[in-house]
Amino acid sequence: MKYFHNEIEEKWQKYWAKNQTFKTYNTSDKPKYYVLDMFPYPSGAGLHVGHPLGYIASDIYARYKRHKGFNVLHPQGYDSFGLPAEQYAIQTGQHPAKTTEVNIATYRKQLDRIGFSFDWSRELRTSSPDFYKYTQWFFTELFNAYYCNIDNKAVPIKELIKELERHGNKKVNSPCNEDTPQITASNWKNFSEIEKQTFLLKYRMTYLSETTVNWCAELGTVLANDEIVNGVSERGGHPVIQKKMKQWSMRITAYAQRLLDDLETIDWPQPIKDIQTNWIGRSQGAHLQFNIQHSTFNIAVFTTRPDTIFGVSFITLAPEHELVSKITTLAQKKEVETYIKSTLKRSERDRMSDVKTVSGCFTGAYAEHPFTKKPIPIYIGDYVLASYGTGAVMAVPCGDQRDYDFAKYFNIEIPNIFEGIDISEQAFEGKGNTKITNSDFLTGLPYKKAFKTVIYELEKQGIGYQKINYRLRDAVFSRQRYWGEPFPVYYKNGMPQMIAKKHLPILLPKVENYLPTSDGKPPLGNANTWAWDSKRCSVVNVQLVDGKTVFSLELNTMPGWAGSSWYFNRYMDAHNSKDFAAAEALNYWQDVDLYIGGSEHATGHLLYARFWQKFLYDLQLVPKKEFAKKLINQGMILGESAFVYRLVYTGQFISKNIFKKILSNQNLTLKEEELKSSNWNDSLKGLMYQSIHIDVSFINTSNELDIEIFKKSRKEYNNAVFILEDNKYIVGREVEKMSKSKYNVVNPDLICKEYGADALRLFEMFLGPLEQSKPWKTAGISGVYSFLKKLWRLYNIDENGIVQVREDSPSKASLKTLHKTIQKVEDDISNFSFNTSVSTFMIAVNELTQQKCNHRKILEPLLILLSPYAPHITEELWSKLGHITSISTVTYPIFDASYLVESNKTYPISFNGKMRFTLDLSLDLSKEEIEKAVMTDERTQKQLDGRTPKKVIVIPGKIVNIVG
RNA sequence: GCUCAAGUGGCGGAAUUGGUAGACGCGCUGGAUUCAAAAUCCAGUUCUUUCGGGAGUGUGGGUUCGAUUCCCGCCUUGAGUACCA
Repeated sequence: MKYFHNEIEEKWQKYWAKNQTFKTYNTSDKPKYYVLDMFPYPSGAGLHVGHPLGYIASDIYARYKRHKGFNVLHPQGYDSFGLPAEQYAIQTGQHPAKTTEVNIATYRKQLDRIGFSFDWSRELRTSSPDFYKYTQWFFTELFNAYYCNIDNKAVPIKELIKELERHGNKKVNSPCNEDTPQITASNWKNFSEIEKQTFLLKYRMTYLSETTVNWCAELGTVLANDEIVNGVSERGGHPVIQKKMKQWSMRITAYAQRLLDDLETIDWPQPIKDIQTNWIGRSQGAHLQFNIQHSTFNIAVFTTRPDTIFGVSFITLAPEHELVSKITTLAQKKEVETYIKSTLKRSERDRMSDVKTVSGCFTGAYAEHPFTKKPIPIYIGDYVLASYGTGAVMAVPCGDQRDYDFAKYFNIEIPNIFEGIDISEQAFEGKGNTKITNSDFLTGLPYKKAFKTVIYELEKQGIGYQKINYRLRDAVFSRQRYWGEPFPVYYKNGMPQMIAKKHLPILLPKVENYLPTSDGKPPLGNANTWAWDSKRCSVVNVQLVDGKTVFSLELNTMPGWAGSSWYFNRYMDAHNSKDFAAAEALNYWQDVDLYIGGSEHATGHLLYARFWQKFLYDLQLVPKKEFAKKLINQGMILGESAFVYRLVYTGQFISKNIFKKILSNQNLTLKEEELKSSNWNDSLKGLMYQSIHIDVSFINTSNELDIEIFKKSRKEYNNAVFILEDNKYIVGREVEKMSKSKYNVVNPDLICKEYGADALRLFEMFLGPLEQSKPWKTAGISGVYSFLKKLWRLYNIDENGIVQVREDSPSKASLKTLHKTIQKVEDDISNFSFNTSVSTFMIAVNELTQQKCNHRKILEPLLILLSPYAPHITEELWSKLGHITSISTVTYPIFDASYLVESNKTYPISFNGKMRFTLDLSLDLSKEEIEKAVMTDERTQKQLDGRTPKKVIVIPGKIVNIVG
C-alpha cells in the first residue's frame, strides 16, 4: 500500500482538532514547560516556507517535552495591530479589522496544514478588545508609578506624593530624572493642581512630554529609534526628520542598569546580548560644569575621560543646545544663526553620510577651566549630538580624533598631555599605562589613577561627580495611526487623566477615513462616536460626556510593540475576563522556558518586553524578572530568485551563459541559429541590459525557463524573442530574502500538497543549523520524502492497510540501531541540532531496511522517537500497529546503553602520528598490556621492520602511537 | 571605523572533551527493472597519481605523537552598529 500523505494528514489533523489533543491545562502533576514562538503579524501575503521554520523547531521541542513527561504550554496567536492593514485600509477603504480577520483565517489554515501541536484554545490577538483591555490597563499602571531610587524599582506614584508632601524631592531623584529641579515640601504644597500634575509627569513611568521625535512624513507618524535603519524608516525606507512634538514616552531608561545586569541571568544567544548591551550603551565617566565668563550660566558636560581635563582647549555645544542663543555674542550672532539654519537643512542622513566634513561656528563666548581658570572658547558643531549626554562636550583635541580635526580646522591650540606621545599627526585615543603630563596635580599619573584623582577633586570642589551615562533613550510610545490600541486617556484642563480599569477597554472607534484629519489631528480625530462600557459613558465628536464635564480624548494610538511586550503572560490564562491572568496561572507557568524567534527584534520587542516584564515584576504582578529563560534565534530561509536578461536595445532575452559571455566579452562565438535577430551585432555596441526578476514557478529544477508560461504571464512578453543555449533558456539564480516583490516566494501549501507536511517539517530541519540563514531549494526535499516512503515500507502494510510486524525478539544488530538512534536523537534535540537528528533517522531506517527488521519492539520506539518530526505518518503507523491511544500521549523510549557496549575497542595504531591499521583490544586492559599486545602484533613488527621504536604512546580507550 | 560571527567536495552541511575529515542529503556517473518514462533498487562520487602512493578543512606560523577542532598573525565573507564625547 502506497504512502498517501494527503489522506493521512487530513485524517490526523481532523482527529487532533476533534479530540483537542493539544489542549493544555493549568493544573497537572507533571512539571511545566512553556515553549513559545514569536507570534506572527498576519500579513496579506500569507505564509511562505521561511515563516514556519522556527515554529517547526519549537513544535518538535514541545512534542519532545510532552513525551518526556512535561505539561507543555505551546500556544500561538497574532500580533494583529500594524501598519500594513492600515495602509491597505487607506487604499481600499476596507476596515483593518476585516482584512486582519481574513488574513488570520489564511494563516490558521496554513499553520494547521503543517500539523502544529498548538493549543489553539488559548489563541490571542493583540487587536482584540479582550486583549488590549489589559494593554491599556498596564499603561495606566505605568502612568501611576514612578522609579524609586531607594528601592531601585518602580513603585506606585502615591508613595512619591507622600514623600513630596513630607520632604520634597531631595531623596527620590533617580538617575533617569536627575535633571528635575529640587523642590521642598512647602514648594510642593504651594503648587497648584496643574503644577503638581506637571511635576509628577517628570517621574511617571510613562509620561507626556514635548520631545524631539523621529517624524516620518510619508508614514504620517513618529518612529522609535529601533524603527529607523540608516536614517530611513525600517518599513518602506522613507526619510525621517527630527521634529518637536508632544508625545507619550516610556521611561525605559530607568531600567537601563537592570536590563544590562539581568542579561547574565538568561540563556540567550551571545549576539543578542551584545546587541542589547551596545544599545543600552553604558559608559562610565564624569559630569562636570564649566562656568561661562561674564555670565551666570554654566555648561554641563559628560566625559568618559575626566583624566584629560587639562587637555581641554575648547568646548563644543550641539547646535540645538539651549544655551547657544543665550551666550552668543552680538558679533557672532549672525554667523551662529546662519550655521544653525544650515544644520537644520542637513538631514540626519546627510550628516551621517559625510562624517568627515568638519563644520562648526564660534559663539564668541568663553568658559573658564575649572582648575586653571584659563578662558576656553565655546563653539557649536553638529558633530555633537543634542540627545546624548548633556549635548555639550569638553573638547580634548590631543585625546579625541573628532576634537582634533575640529581644532585643526579652526586653528585652535592642541595642548599635549600625554607623556612621550607624538600628536602631530593624529590624536592619541589609547588609555593603557601612558602617563598624563602637563596636568598640574594629575601629572605623572597613569589613566586609572588620574581618573580617580580628578573625580575626587571635582567632587571636593562641588563642580562635578562621577556619572554613568547610557545611550539608551526613553521610548516614544505615541503613534499617529488608526490601527493600534487607543490610549485610556482623556484630558482635563490640558492634563492627562487615566480612565479607570472598570471602564476598559476603550474600544477603537469606527472612522470613515484612515488618514489624519484636515486640521492635522491623528486619524482617530475622524471618529464621531467612541464607546466603552456603554452604560456609563457615551462619547460624541471625540468628546467625553461624563455627567456634566466635557473632556477631550487622546487621539494617538500605541505602537506595535505595546501588545507584544506582555502577550506571553496572557497565554497562561487567555480567557480571564477579570485580570490579564490569574495569579494561580502565573505562578504555575512562571515564565517562558524556550522562546524561538528572529534576531531582528533584538533592540525592539525583546528589549521592550524585558522592560515591561521588570515593571510588572516590581508591582508584583508577575513572578519572574525575565520573561524568557532561553531564547533561540532561528535563521532566515532565503529565496532563490530567478532572473532573465534582456538587452534594452533589441529587447531580446538572452540565456544566462550567453549573456555571461557577452558581459565578459570573451570567446563570444555564437552559432548561426543563435543569431536570429538582424539587430544582434548592433546590440553589442552599447551593452545595456536589464536583469528581470521572474516568478520561480516558471522554471524547472535545472533552471530552464518555461518559455510559453513566461510569454503568457504578461502582455509585454507575448512576443518576446529568446536567444537560447542548447535549445534552452537558462535563467540566472541569486539568493535573496524571500519576498513577494522578488517573485521568489515558495508557498508551504504547495509543498504540503506535493510532498506532505511531514516531509516539509523534516526538510526544513534538515536544511542546516536552526540559527543559520540558508537558501530554500525545493529539489532537495526528495531526500526526506523518500525517507518517509522507506519508513512506510518498513511496516509491510498490505492492500488492506494491515501492518505485518514480527512479535518475536529482534536481532542484536537491530536493537543496536534502535538504541544508537535514541541516544543520538536525544543528544541532538537537547543541543537543538535538529538537522543532524534527521540524518540519524535516515541512517536508522536504512539500517533496519537492510536488516529486514520489522519487529514491533523496534518499530514502536522508533515511531515515538520520530513523532515530533513527522507527526502525521507516525500517528498513522501507530494506529496501524493496533494502538488505540494517540502517539502524542506516550512517553519517550528509554535508551539502554547495554546494547551499545562492546567488549572490544578498536584502537587506531599509528606510526609517527600516521594511522596504519586498527587492532581490536579489550577495554579492560592496562596501559602496559595494551602496549604489549600492540608490539607483539605481526603488523607492528612488519611496520617496524627490525627497528626499535623511540617510544610508544598509549592513550587508553583512544589510540596507540608508535614513535620511531 | 568599531563589535561579533563564519570560511570544509559541484551544492546544503557532518565530525563528542584534539584521535581513520567529508556522516546524511541533493546533484552527477554507471548498472538493474521498464516497450518507454516516472517511481524504486544497487554501485561509484575531495583532488591528484606512473595505482606504490601523494596532497587536502581560507592563508602563514605555533603547540602536540597527532589539529577542521587549541593559540598567534593575515585574507575573505556575512551580521550588528555608527559622529555616544
